[in-house]
Amino acid sequence: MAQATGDSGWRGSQEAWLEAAYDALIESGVDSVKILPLAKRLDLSRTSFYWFFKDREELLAALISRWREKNTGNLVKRSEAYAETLAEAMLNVFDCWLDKTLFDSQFEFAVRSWALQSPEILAQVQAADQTRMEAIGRMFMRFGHDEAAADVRARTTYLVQIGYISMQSREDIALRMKRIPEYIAIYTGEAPRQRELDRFYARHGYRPQ
Amino acid sequence: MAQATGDSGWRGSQEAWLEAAYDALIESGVDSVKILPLAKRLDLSRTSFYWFFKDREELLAALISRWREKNTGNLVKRSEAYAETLAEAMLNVFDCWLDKTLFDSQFEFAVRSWALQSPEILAQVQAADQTRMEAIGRMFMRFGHDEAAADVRARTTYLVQIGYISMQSREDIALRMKRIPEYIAIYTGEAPRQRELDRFYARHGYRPQ
DNA sequence: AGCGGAATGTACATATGTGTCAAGAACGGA
DNA sequence: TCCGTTCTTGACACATATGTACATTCCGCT
Repeated sequence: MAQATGDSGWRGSQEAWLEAAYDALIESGVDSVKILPLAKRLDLSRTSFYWFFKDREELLAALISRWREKNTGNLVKRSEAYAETLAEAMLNVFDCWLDKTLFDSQFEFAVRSWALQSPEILAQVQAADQTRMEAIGRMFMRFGHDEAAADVRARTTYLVQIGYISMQSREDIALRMKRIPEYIAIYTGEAPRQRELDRFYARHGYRPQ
Repeated sequence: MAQATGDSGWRGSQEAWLEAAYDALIESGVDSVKILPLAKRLDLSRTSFYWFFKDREELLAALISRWREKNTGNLVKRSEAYAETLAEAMLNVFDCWLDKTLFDSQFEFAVRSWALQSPEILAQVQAADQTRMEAIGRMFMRFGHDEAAADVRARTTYLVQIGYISMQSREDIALRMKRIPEYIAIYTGEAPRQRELDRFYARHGYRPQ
């Protein structure tokens, strides 16, 4: 009756397989999420997999549902967080781009690549894009932009990030932080105040010099 | 002595295999670029492939070199084209986003996805990103922006487009055209003049109402 | 200690992919 | 027409993947 908890005892578990699948996915894409290699990594027999999952499809479904639950939810929440000014609101959204617990970029990229070979995944990605951009658009409208302007500004904000993810670059936090004020100015049309930036830097443990 | 020209005669050719590989790549990603399926599509024997290419690797190399030659070259050229104002220069770059002969978005996305599972491809994609962003950055500097501002504005311009590609959306030209003036305003900080827009619309056979 | 369900492993059947080789067909010029 | 070059193919050898059936081991509990 050990259930699916992290108890000791058996070597395998649904989570272990799922975790291995996640690792393979973000490292080399869906096509590398194969049972035989995962089994080797887990040092388990390949067929043991079938005790936890009906088949490979079920594993992939678990993977995609993990993605759906994580990335979209947090982004929508950050775009709705309290802010005095638009620049501050924008900085709230930027939390996602710097905090792996809020938004998993590698996961995001892997899922988008997956969409190329699966119409079902593509549909899910497109639904996520719409939900996210609409949430950011509402943020711009709260601060006085009309619908058309809010739409394009939301797209800009969101698409720059998706584009950034798609570059798969591994820049350090200091370099990325230096660009933040300029980005805020471009996206919102207004420069962030120093105390807004300071609050943002503090949240991310960054000390500018 | 027919060489590799488009002569009649034999059914297969290096181009035919490459074209089929290209189709497979943009439709479903690198992992679907497999000799057996391509052979079926071409209605040729699988092994006939090996007359034109040493192995699958050589085919993939041909594919990537095709991408390199097309997408980066045109983008750099458009960013260097003559313009009176920054807004006009920006519209020159936008030509790429609307004209398939200048920039192949599907190809671009497929190659970026491919980069997830191949360090060599990743290196090539990152080199292309840098070349392209630097070219756009120089454009901003020609119109008076300092290096830091030019860098972030170039990133914004370029990354929005890469992000857009990564959404794999199939919006019609009219909808995309409607957003253009707003994008120009955000990226450059200045609104495009009517006659600049008109020239741009005319280039792309678009008639606003 | 030993029972029973949870987890693992072995053997088998099958599918899909790569690449080599040598036999042969198709084409074009002398 | 016949001859060499260009292209095409089927047979073979091999690798890697999926999924099923059944036997076996492991663990916790009584």
